This record gives sequence, structure tokens and C-alpha cells, in this order.
Amino acid sequence: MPELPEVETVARSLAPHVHGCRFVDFDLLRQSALQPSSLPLSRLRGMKISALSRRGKLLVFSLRSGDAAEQTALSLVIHLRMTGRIFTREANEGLGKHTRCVFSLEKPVGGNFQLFFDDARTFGKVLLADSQILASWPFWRDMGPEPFDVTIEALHKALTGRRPLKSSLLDQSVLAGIGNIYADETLFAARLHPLRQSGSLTFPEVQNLHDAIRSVLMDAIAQKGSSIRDYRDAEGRQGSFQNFFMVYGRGGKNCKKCGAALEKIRIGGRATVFCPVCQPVL
DNA sequence: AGCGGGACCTGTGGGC
DNA sequence: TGCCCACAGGTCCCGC
Repeated sequence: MPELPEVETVARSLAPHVHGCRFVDFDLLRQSALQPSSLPLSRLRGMKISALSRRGKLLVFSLRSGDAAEQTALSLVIHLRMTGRIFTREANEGLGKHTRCVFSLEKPVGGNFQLFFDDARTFGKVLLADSQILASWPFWRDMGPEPFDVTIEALHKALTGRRPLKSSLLDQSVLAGIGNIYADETLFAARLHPLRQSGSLTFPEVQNLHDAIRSVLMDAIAQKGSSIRDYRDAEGRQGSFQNFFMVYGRGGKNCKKCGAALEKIRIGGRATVFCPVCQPVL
């Protein structure tokens, strides 16, 4: 599910609820929801959330221990993968069918609430890490630049070889945060064929792609993400960018721009939709 | 290098 | 209505 715009929306909607809150307790209902390299979640107790941010598709809680004498800093990192959801609950409303982990938090002004991590497909992961564990986690270590930070030159340099352009966009070490929806939407906006060889792009084409990535992701964030089925923000609201899809999930339908029938193919095992007229091979 | 296929899982929607 | 199959927003791993 959640790609960059969805995780960004979750982070923004969740931040005001959790900032300054302290972890009181946790309940890990499914052991496999914990990344094997994680510190035990018991280390959470007493730690305070100093910031909530996003890196690629990861949600990152920055934590500090309460005592000023020996401050420790940890990060609680959550990857929602396909169907993960994070949301808050005021009281003890009981677990959902797919609840994998529950965190009990204490507000700075007093009073407790719970943070739920639900995940139907159980692909999602939770990782509690110090800076060393985080830095040596391959997925974190190898993550490429944020799409809003990368320069055109750096993007040009990262697009190499004969691999399909779409595969490069999905490669988190090239750019962090783009998934199947936004790869297809971005390529349409840039008028580039998904099978173009990554290394064959001219500088103006990379410039074009760079613009498309930023504008598609910004539009999607403005619409609070895309809700295909599972996705909701931290307050249970759906996104609305699915109403603006030009190609994703529209194989066989007419291009909204030129009317041609959109083609659906598979690239690297992922369904890929594009317009053969707006996105010519050359 | 990169692709196809499988694995990890559960749910949903379409076809019959 | 019900059953079976294909497919789903992501990543990792293996073999070719």
C-alpha cells in the first residue's frame, strides 16, 4: 500500500497526537511483526517521542529517554509494506482481527491512549534501533535520496544500464519512496515509456522525469494519498488521489489525455500500465 | 546485470 | 450462492 505520499500523510496526521508522549507499555501480538535485528520492545518503556518523520516509505519515531543524566536516543521504525496501518485509539477498544502490535502511550498532559499497528498481510515490520543498528540495516543503509531532495544531476547519474526505467524507479536505492502506483503515474506525466533503458535518457528527459516525480508526489500528498483498499491515515481517513490516476489500474481503458487504449504489461513482476501514444518507445 | 519465479500472507473480486 | 483462481500498494532470495 503505502508509498511516499501515504506514509507522509500518516506521519503528518499522527504527529500532533504523539509528539511528547511517553511509551508506557506494548503488546506484540505477532512475533514476526518485529524485524529480527530489532532491540527488544521492552526498551521502549519510559521513552519519549521527540519527533515523527518519514524516510522513503518508512515511518520513523525519534525517541529519547527521560533522564537528562544519560540521554539515550532510539528510533522506532515502521514499514507498512502492503497492508499495514497505524492509528490511535483513545480507550481500550479491543484488538482488531489484524492487530499485530499495540503501544500504550501517556500524553504530556496526562491520560493514556493506544497506538495500533494492524496489518492484514503481515508483511509489515517494526524495528526498534539505536543508531548503530539502524545504520547497519541494509535497507536503511542502501536507501537512495528523497525524491524532493535529489538533484537532476544525481538522478541522471543514478539511472544507468539497460534495465527498464520503471525498475529503476521502484529500486529504493535509486530513489526512496516510489512504489508501483507512483512509478506508473510519474512515467505517464513524464511521457516516458516504462521499458525505456534507464541509461538511455537524455539530460532533458531526466529533467522532465525529475519534474514529473515532484509534481506527481506533491499532488498525491495534497490529496492525502491514494486509497485502493486498505490505506487510511492515522485518523482513519481515506486519501483521494485514486480519483486522479491517469494510468494506474486503468489497463484497457482510454487514456484521459489522448483517448488511446492504455496498455497493461508486466515489468519485474509488477503490473504496469502506460499509454502507447503519450509514452512512445523512443 | 537483470529477469522470472517463488516466498512471505490474507483478502477481495471476477468468472463460471 | 459458492468455489476457484488471479491478483494486490513491497521486499528478499535463488537460479538462470
